[in-house]
Amino acid sequence: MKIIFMGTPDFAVPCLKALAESSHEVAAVFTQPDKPKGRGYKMIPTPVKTAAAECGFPVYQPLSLRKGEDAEEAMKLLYELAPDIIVVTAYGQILPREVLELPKYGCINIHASLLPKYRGAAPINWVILNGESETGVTSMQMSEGLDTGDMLIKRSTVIGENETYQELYSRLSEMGAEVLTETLAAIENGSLIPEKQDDSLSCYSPMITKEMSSLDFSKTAAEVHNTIRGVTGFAILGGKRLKIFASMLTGKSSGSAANGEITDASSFDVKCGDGKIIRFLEVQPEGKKRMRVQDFLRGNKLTAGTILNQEV
RNA sequence: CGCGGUGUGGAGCAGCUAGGUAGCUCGUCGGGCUCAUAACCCGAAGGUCGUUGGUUCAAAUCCAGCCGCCGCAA
Repeated sequence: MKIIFMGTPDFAVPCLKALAESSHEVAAVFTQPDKPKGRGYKMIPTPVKTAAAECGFPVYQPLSLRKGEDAEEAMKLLYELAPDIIVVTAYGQILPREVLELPKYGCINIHASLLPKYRGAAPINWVILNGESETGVTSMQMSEGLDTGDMLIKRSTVIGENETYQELYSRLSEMGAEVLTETLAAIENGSLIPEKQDDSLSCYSPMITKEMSSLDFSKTAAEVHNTIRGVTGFAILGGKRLKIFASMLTGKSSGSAANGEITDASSFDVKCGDGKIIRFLEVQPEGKKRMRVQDFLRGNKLTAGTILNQEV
């Protein structure tokens, strides 16, 4: 089939690579425009753009598909290319009805959740924040609503107790590529049975904000743990930010310690709101690299009784 | 020119403000102890102090440039 691919972040790259290795023809790749990012506002190409360039696919980066000159040009191009299908994975733009209806097989989307749950922008973060034990990838026939299209193929996976969103993100992006391959094959041989989503079971996963990763030790240890896993937590120690990348629940508790108090300086255990103690496993001080707590403790002596998030 | 931190044996850090012997907690290697151990004891190897230049009798330390890594912000 003649395919146009639309995607932007790392998550979409395995899908694009799967297409590159398939027998399908990738006629064009759409991705979001480069934006000044990083220190010094350097222009950083999107991961999909980089991958597409490696594969030799033509790349287009319209500001919008809905309005403006870019949208008009993009529409013209889409008509000229006349794709059989458009594959969308984390593109970051809403496609107008005209685009959805343009290809013979319409547009399909790879979404990183078990629909109808966790529609929206940040499903991977939210399943972990909510402490779900299972998630997956769903392919769907796109419709005008946000992730409301009929489901095509669904695959689930178990979330590890200490699994972080980066780990899950990487697993699901690979799984997404497999689901995409299967979906395309099924479309070609007409074996798909689209399944409507039950809206009453749906829920949304809104975008993640920075404040969400600030750790609140008045919450339960499980909630703190889920925050660390889901959005990477940070706490204030000695007036500086300390990112927390990984943690585990110890199952122990402490009656006397304050919320956020370090109860064991030799392993960086911290007491939470329900009295339970969480253990940090991987941290990153400001200006330093990410490191295991064992390494951090060798050069940074902690004192039991220190309370996190307290301004000194 | 967005703000800021940082670069010291394999890891994490101290030393720099007041230039003058390379230090700490570990790891590694060898040996010892032990029924045994990630425990304990003894010993050893391992560093052009990111790089280039400057100041100086003398620079990890002071000055300037360059490179690398990272936090914030977008």
